[in-house]
Amino acid sequence: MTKTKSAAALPLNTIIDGDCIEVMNGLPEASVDLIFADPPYNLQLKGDLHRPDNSRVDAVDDEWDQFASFKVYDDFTKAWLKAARRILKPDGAIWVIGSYHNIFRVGAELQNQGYWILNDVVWRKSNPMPNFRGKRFTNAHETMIWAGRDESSKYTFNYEALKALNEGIQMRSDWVLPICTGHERLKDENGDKAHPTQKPESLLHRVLVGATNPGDVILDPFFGTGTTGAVAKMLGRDFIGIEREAAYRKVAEKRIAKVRKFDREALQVSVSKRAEPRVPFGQLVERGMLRPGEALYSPRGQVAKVRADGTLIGNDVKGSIHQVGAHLEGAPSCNGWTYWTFKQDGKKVPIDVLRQQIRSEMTN
Amino acid sequence: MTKTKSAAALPLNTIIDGDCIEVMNGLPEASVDLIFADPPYNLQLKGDLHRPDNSRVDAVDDEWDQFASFKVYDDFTKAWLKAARRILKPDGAIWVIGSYHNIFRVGAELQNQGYWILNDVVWRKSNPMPNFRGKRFTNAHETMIWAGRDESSKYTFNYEALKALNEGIQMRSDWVLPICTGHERLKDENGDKAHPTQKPESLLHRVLVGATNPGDVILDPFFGTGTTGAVAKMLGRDFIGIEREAAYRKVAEKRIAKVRKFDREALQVSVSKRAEPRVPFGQLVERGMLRPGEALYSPRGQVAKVRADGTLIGNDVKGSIHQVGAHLEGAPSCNGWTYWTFKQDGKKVPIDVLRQQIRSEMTN
DNA sequence: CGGCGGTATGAATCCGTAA
DNA sequence: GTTACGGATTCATACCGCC
Repeated sequence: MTKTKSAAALPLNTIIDGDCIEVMNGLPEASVDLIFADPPYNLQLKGDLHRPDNSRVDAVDDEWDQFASFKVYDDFTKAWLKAARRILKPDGAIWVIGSYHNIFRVGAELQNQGYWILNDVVWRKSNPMPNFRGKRFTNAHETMIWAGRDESSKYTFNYEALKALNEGIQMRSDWVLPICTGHERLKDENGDKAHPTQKPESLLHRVLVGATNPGDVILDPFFGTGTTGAVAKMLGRDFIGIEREAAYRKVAEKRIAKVRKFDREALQVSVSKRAEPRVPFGQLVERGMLRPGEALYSPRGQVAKVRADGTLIGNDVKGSIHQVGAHLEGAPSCNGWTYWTFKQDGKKVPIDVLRQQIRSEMTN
Repeated sequence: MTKTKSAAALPLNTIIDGDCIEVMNGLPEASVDLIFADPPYNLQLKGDLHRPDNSRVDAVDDEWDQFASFKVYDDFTKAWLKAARRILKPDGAIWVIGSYHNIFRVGAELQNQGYWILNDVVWRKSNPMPNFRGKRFTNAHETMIWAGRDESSKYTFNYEALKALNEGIQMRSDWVLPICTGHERLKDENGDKAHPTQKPESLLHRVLVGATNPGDVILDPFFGTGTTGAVAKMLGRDFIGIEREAAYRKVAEKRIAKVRKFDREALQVSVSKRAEPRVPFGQLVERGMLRPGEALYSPRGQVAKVRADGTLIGNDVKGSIHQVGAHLEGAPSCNGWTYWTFKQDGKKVPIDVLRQQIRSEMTN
């Protein structure tokens, strides 16, 4: 089977009924850009938990969350992570969220299978449930692991977009976001919460903006009430959900149907210079923006002359704009575009201005 | 508090030369109240890394952090965790700190050996090193795992002390503290950092106030430059350090010997006029800006003493800085921040000056 | 003495493409 | 596969020297 054929055959934007391991094993290999997984937590709660006023806490005690032992949980973890890795594209990545009950086992198995951890990201809850018994710290965070399929995976990371989300400061590995409450929290027919561990859309928004591009395929093997699908749809990504509980699928279907995709312009995010087209310095000479023999100036006033082939010649060294700059600074590397200036109407102007002119012509 | 025979034989308040596994195996079983461990992280760094200004990052490339494979690291982890568990008292507990490189393997092995995880605690660094290449999130936190020796261990948890340290709010599982820099950062004869990964005393302060009582025995198998020992001594706990590097032992000995000499220069302030997040008074204590036992002065010259949990004790009353101030004034309320002063170089300085210093670090 | 600007540095798995 | 090289990339804080 060819990759294109199978990729076209992906059940996009649907929720598949079944066990996630079996379903993933039935999907074509190397076909998914990102996996977001919120696996069962193996909470091992001993009996019921009560608040000081004796009201019962609605703990995570569903049948699917009971595992006899670490062994059973590890086998389960191995199996679904292996199935997930097979369907990931070579440059694909995975996010897994968990708590101290399960995240260490998940993280170790990720490493064992050859996934390459990129960050652990802490979701710091601004409004966590207190520890009612006063015997431990308020459990105020959960941990997400972000990992590439391989060490060599060229994973997607929208650095500039995340930086913009954070008011111009590089995004950190700890995210402060409130838990899912209020009208965002889905209810069943009885008015009870539809799912015990519904994640906030703000969390998925940050994950998907940061780690995917519009049109990417995102698979969620533990779809639940479909937060991943809802946010993927909003953001113009395709999703594949897998969920074996009919009640959750039903809620998710209804939820996602109501979601509207953001406008195309709203989906545009800041891009880094790295993603812009490369302009050889020689083009500036070819186009006559700089003439052979013209002088360029370093920040410290040193002079180099432009040669016809787009190299520079300084006092005792010649080479590219980067090489000569690095040599003058005694530095391992140098960005010649921002290092050198030329004289225009008597004022010194960075040569990067000329590159921007060419780039703006290219995108017209 | 009487000590058992085996505890009496312990080499208290000394730094033992040797491999931590062998040394621990030579100690009597069930004799230690708490273990704090900062094991090698197995960073697996490849080439050099440069900042955008071309300066080179001083990497952690020490011999002691080199492991050939996950298998080798896991064997090491198994061995020291096993030795640690044997010497823990039945109600003892362990803290282990790590990063995503190693913490998942440590956590899984803790669970495998029967330790019972109580919380994972995230140290959110207020001033982490950025991600210089813009390829990942700022690595802004480290993870600590707190676990009892057994599921049944009646571990020590000073809930009220921690709550007091946090100005009456239950302490959360995420702690914001700055990394160890400035005068607290120990230097060698050449003026270089004595240890590449020295932990801040504020971190150990919170761990030891929360998880031990005065007179408890705290063992640190990877003692390094002895932060655990220094804070233990400050807080009236006994410590046992194990360290195989002579250079680290030497620095640690010297450091701990003069622990009571409080470095007043840490009080130098730089007032910021930015946003004003809530700062618990306890942080001033944790961070060494005010010492437990230090005197605070009311406007009328009355004296109250600072306690390790961030409360004050006056002649006949104890409580928060606000409560004690209100009591002295016979007033319904009192702003302790502007009410109390401490002595710096013989002059009375409002404690609010210290709060401003912390705020300038928090608003990032 | 204070403010200001320049410099140093911290547990880091830190590039992408063309030849 | 490997090599070569263009060129993109940083935040909080401490300290020092200079007005």
